[in-house]
Amino acid sequence: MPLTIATWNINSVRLRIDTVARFVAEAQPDVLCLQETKTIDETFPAEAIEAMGYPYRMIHGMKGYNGVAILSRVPISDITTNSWCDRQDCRHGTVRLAVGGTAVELHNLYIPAGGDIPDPVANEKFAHKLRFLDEITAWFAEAKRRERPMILVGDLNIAPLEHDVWSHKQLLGVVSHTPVEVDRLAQLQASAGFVDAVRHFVPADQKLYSWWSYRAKDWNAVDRGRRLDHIWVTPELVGDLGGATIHRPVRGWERASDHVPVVVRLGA
DNA sequence: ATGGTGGTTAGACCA
Repeated sequence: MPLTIATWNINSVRLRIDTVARFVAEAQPDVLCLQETKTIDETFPAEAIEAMGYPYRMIHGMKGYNGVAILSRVPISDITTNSWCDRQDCRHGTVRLAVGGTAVELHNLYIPAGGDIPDPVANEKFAHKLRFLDEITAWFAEAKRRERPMILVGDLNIAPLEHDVWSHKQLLGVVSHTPVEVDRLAQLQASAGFVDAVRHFVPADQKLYSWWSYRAKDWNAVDRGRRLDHIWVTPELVGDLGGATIHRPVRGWERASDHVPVVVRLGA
């Protein structure tokens, strides 16, 4: 029986709880993974999300910044969180759930954005982004991590392919699409043989975005987007992939997040 | 080359 998993950088779950409800009513994902929840766990709107039909949850937040959550209609277990680069900054939460009877580890990640200057010497935020990628890549590469199938979702803050950005040439020097980041992301992907579940369905020569800046006058007309939000699966799950959708119209909703939900269906 | 918008939270900081 099919399972749909959504990932969405919500940019404040408290401010946009009604937007979450609207998306849930429309897309009915079984599992909803959020980033940038921007709240401590005590003030996470858990009751509202339960009322939407999500009784199971992993929440891992802090005051004002970052924060990840996994909200599920299906039971989850083995809830864990990880911190990287010696910071308790709430960017990684993991749960176990069943996909077609098989136990799968689901990782929800919010990778650091990296600041404006793509130079780790001049810009500590960019150095942090690269270090974060190196640490999680080494961790995912450990053999014991690869004993069971995995799904990795989140705002990875990197658009890896030429057509994951509106202009490859103009963004080669812009944080999120620089060769050094793209190379690091490829290493992370290779660490456990992850397959890009969205590009599995959309050819690499088609433009595909999940984020549009707030600063554009008319995001839809200008369409200078980037694909920063991803869903990856390990090879055992590739045969179960049933479809992928990037919910672009959500960007046009009232008081939208700058990211839209990305959804993958697993199972017939 | 610059500044453009938004969220958190009360002056910056982050995206």
